[in-house]
Amino acid sequence: MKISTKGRYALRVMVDLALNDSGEFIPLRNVSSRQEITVKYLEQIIPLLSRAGYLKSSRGKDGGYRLARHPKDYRVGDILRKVEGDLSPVACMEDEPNKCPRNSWCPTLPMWRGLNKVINDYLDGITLNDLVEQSRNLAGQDYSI
Amino acid sequence: MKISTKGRYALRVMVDLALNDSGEFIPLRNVSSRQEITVKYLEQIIPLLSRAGYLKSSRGKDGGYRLARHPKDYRVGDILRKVEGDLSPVACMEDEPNKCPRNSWCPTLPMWRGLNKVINDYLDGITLNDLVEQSRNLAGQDYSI
DNA sequence: CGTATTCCCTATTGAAAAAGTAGAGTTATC
DNA sequence: GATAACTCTACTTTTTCAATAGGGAATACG
Repeated sequence: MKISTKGRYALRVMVDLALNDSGEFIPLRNVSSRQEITVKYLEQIIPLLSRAGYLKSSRGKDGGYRLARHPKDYRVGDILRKVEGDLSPVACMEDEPNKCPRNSWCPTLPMWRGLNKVINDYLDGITLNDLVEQSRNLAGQDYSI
Repeated sequence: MKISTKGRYALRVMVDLALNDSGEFIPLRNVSSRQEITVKYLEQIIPLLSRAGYLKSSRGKDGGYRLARHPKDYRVGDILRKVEGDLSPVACMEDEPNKCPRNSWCPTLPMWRGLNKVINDYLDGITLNDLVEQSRNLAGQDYSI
């Protein structure tokens, strides 16, 4: 019952790119050192977001990544689904329509559907911008000590 | 991001024991054939619920398991936590207090806390009896076709 | 040009967790 | 004492996760 490092790292990267957005491309090397995640592992995660159109990328010198939209136009749920696959909490709900032979009379299925909904609704109700502001507020608290 | 078979099976077993409750002990063999889960695997899952006081057990002939309380006095969340361990959606929230070196300034931690809460609140808001009634309603629907 | 820098793609490895099996032991009943 | 059941622990197999590795392709710049 866990979101993997891919999902967690993807969000951290998106926040990092938002906080450090100057309009220029930001090389993975920089994200890597700030977030303490190897470039090699990031190279496996970030293209998933890039292919989805969530990031703009540029190769070669002065290349790197930047956000394709304003942070408020990303839902956390969307980002996670791109790197994690679906967010359903049970294997028996991955397929639509449901393939479980018990599905028509399973006493627990409606409950799983409900859980799936509260999870997805919650994550779709938070934007990348919410996380960025959270981050700015935390930084502010440190300064004001 | 998945509840394992242990959690899913545990709930099915609890519903099974509720539906077939006659006051007698029900041997695993019977649960096994109805639920199509091997006795050997059930022998690994059910004792977790038995030790927690959720089930009464008896050995020997005419032995087996039965519910220790009324179905409305079990919360789905409690049953799942007994067999799954904690239900937190990210590894960085398993320990209380939080052990992550970034926890004081992590921009995503509050969001994970919120997700943890909606998941646990949802599952603690459903009782075993809700699942049992669900099951009876589904059976009723079949009859009324 | 050509070289350095950067993203891009796929394969492989190692570790951990999940899923299930096996077998010996204990208790209760008849 | 034989049988039916739970109990406990160890083991095996499969799958997933996490990370590493290495070569390839594009871009800027001198």
